[in-house]
Amino acid sequence: MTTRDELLSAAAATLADAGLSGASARSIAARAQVNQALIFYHFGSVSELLEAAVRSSVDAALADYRERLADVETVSGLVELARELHSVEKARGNVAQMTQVLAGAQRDATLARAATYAITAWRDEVEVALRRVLASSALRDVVDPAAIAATATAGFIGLSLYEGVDPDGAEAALGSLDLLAALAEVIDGLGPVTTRVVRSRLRHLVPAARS
Amino acid sequence: MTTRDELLSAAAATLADAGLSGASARSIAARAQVNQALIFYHFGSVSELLEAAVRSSVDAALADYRERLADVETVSGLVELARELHSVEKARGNVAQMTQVLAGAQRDATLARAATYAITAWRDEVEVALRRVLASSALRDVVDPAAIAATATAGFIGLSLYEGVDPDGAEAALGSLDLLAALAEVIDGLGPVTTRVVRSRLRHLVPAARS
DNA sequence: GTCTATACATAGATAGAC
DNA sequence: GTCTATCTATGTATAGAC
Repeated sequence: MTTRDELLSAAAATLADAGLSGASARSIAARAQVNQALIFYHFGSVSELLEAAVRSSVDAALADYRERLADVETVSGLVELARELHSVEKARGNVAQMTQVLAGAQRDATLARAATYAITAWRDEVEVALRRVLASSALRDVVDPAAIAATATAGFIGLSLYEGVDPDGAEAALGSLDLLAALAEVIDGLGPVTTRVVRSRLRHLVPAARS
Repeated sequence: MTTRDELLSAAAATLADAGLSGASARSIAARAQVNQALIFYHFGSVSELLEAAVRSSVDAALADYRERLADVETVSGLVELARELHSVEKARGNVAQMTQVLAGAQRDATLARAATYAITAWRDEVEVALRRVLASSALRDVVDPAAIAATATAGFIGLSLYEGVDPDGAEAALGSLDLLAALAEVIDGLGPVTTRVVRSRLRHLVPAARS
């Protein structure tokens, strides 16, 4: 591995387990076992290093899940995959990385670029899968896949932060996603007459609903 | 206002608009127009000041909404109130305060106490309202109010962070909550036969569902 | 309770030798 | 590309006068 790569991986690891405030040039360089000045030589600033690190973490994680996501056929399959993704990516530290960058993005323009990249990359990927899965659902032209993808992404972030503070609550919250998936399946299985009723009433109640 | 109170309010404001990294003893004291050393005299450390500030923000906000929350009778009313709460509390800076503390809580034990306090206070309050609202719903013994309260709280946090990065997506996500509320209403209006079917199928699909 | 002054650690960043 | 050395700013925290 080149020094540049060592720094990228040390930055990701430091961000994940020491948080944003602990991700200083010195601590990252120490972990990478290289000289602190090299961060500025290779990346210009600490924020820019963190940005690059987050981008490559996101790219790697997305590459890992792209196939799996493409295979999902049902809403409950999607929830199941989300559950696995959450626990795996959490163990890898990618989740912590993300929450720290998101929080820092509110004030640091460079981190904000990283956060935007990460969020939109995941949102877009989820949207594609959702669009496919919902195509055969009774709710197909009532729900907006883009909106649901944004909701899911935001929820994922929220859950990750929430988990650090109320682990039992976080587990319970994940359980309520199963319920939501089940609800979607039950609605799909109600038969053509009821389905039409549900769809027309929903469209009446939420005029903004679109495809 | 006493110096102590000036510091509390300056800490809250600084945390909200300069973030955790910008909430130093010096910047908070400058905003409060008092001497920096007084933070340590009154609170012991910056983290402890932030903790106290967050606690009083939460108490104040909860007091503001307790009545309104008690008046809500429907799921869509709850979503509507959540929307208002989000925009009002965001304008007040309480939302930013919360997200910063949550992010910092992952590594700082004092901030973690503040975060736990805030999260559980809101979750409990939401749970009570949800329990009341859901009591008359067809889904009453299928959904767990505590789980939904945790989901809502986590989602609120997530949305707030997400909003800083993808404002349009955040608005769309809020829209999908309207859909969810509408769905609950439609299900409630389906008539006794269909309702029984939905309930039994849901319980079959999600054995973990309880009251 | 409040102020001045200051100790001390650590941050980001750069210059210049190698 | 990498290292040593260093500048400068800013952070937390304390001592002691008022």
